[in-house]
Amino acid sequence: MPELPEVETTRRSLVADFSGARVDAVVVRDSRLRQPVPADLGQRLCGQTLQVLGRRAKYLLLGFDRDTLIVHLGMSGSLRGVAPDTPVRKHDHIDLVFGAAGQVLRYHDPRRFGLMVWAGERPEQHPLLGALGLEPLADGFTGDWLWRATRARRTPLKQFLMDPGQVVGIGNIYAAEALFRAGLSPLREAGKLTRRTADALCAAIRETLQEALDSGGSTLRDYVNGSGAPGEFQLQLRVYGRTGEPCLRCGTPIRQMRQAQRSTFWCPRCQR
DNA sequence: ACTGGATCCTGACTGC
DNA sequence: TGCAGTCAGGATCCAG
Repeated sequence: MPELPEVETTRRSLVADFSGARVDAVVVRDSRLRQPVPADLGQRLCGQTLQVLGRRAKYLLLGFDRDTLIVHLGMSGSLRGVAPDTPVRKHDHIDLVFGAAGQVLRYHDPRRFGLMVWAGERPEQHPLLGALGLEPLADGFTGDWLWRATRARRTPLKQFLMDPGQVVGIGNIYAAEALFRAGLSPLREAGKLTRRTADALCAAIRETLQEALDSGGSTLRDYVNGSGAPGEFQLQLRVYGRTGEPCLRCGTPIRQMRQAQRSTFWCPRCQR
């Protein structure tokens, strides 16, 4: 479900209510996520105060006094603050109860592709975080970097963009949107990017993600931020999910195909 | 090393 | 109504 804009929107919407708050209780209703939820989650977390609510790639990093918790929302996860008396819905797997704040941080994830694990002593060296690529909204992500990173790569551009070992945070929606904006075919061999086109693609990625962030992310089915509000960027999607509809630039019907087990949407005329 | 395919899981939707 | 098939914001593991 959530790509960088959704995860970052979630993070921002939780900061005010939860940073500086102390955990008083933890409820794990189902520990079967991508990896099992640590058995000592409650025992270790109770009494600790949330100091930092950070993000790396699509991972949320909850920095407590002595421990950092890594949370990933997978395809269908959401993390939101709710009042303590909020009825538990199906797939509400975990509650972190912040008593003094009068709030519960509730993790919901129907497909259970998400994750909640300890980061360990050196979070940046955790296996999940250690091999991650560049943050696309950070300064290091430039056309020059993109051009160099793609040299000799035969993989299609879209798959390169979705590889978290290269660039993080770009999922199926934003890869499609960025390639449309840059006028590049998702099938183009990554290694055939020209230096100039790499600049255009880099700019398109940044613009797409920033605009999505400004709109609070995209809600296609069930994404909500930490306050329970949906995103609005789905209203501004230019190709994703528009199969058969006219291209907004040239009117050619948008096509859909399958690429690495994922749907790809593109304009066969505008994107080369 | 790089690349593509299969896989984890539940729910919504389609077509018969 | 039921049932089978397909698809969904992700990432990892495996074989070639």
